Amino acid sequence: MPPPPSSRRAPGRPSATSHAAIEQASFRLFAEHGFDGTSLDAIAAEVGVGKRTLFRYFPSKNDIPWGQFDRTLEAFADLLDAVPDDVPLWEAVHRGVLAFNEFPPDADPPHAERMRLILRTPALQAHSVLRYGEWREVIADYVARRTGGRADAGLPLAVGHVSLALALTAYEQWLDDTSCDLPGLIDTAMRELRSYLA
Amino acid sequence: MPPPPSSRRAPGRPSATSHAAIEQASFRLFAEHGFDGTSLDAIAAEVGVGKRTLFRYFPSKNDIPWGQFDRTLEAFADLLDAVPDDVPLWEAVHRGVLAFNEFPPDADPPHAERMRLILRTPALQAHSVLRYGEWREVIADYVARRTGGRADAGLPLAVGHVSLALALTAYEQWLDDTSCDLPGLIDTAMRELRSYLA
DNA sequence: CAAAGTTATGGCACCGGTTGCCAAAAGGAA
DNA sequence: TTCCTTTTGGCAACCGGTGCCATAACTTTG
Repeated sequence: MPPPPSSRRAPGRPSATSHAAIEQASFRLFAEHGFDGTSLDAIAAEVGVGKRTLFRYFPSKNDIPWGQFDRTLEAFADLLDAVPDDVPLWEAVHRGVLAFNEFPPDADPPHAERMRLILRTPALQAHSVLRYGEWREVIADYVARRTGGRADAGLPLAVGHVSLALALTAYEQWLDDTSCDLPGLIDTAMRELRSYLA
Repeated sequence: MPPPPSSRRAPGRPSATSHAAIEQASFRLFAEHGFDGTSLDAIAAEVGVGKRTLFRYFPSKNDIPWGQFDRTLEAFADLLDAVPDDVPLWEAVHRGVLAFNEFPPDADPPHAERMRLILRTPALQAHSVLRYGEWREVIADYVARRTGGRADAGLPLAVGHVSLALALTAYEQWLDDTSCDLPGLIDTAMRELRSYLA
């Protein structure tokens, strides 16, 4: 019986490491010395690889804590598409955002640690906007599709921004007490916003 | 008649430049070579000063386009305080944000050029979140004062985030056509949000 | 088994932003 | 003139990031 095609090794020199290995080694060092206190040389040494090689796995040091965010975004788009079309627009978006933030409690590195790092390290806070921009785009595309307009029109842009605003509000509170229910906090923020504007 | 005390020269070596001079020289170079294409050495040369000295006026290259943002924030707080207390909270914040974005059309460097640089240069987009954070804090403090709660409670955080969201939405549209009325765009975004959530 | 082809590694030099350190410049005051 | 105060600016060093290229480590082919 021949081995399945996926088990045939690719030609060429085999990889010396992986995204996951770099991520885990990095989080170990970040926990010990902080993000700024951890140099790329230190990470490279911990992984047992040349510094030059790190840049073939992550485009920058700032991207390491984000892991494989592009794949996460695809899942988000699917969650939005799964909401029935007869749900009012604002509620559909809201449901999608809630679902996106229900994650398995066994992520590695743990979700709370990762988000604390990202949201409380100035250099990473700054870098995040680029990622947030992609996230907002997913929402803007969805809103544009539902309203039949363009994704760069006022409403899609605004909904993307406001949805992000609510999520960030909830995350800030959640980091103060990670035993809270994150989707619950988002839901509360949405309720508060609606009564604030009423 | 003695000269007013403010005109007496301070002791010590006089300054070789100023925030304004650095800002203007920088914008000249940014316009010509772009932000990333302008090195600090080039700016220092244009100003006629040592590179080391630039860091005594601005904490980083990214801060140059922002100018004196701390003073701007004080003005923003005053604008919010000037709104009568009997105006509903959401409308008070909204009026404050609108007033903040009515600026004289003769700013130097021009407001549109500055904002285009900040909002369309990735490195500056990223850096901006730190400034936005201070801006949101002004709003959160105001909301907390009006509601008699803490600034890190849900509503103040959410209002800060959402106000920023609307402003950024408007700026994105304004940059596409700077002949538009910026406060008008913010107002429209607010109206759209209210009908979206209704 | 040897040669050829493929792919990843990692060392090196280099750039640009940033910081600490310190000597020197440039003014006022005694 | 001397002292005090403040700013300047040069220098070395660190760190993140990039281009270049030789080489290691495999697979495939002959």
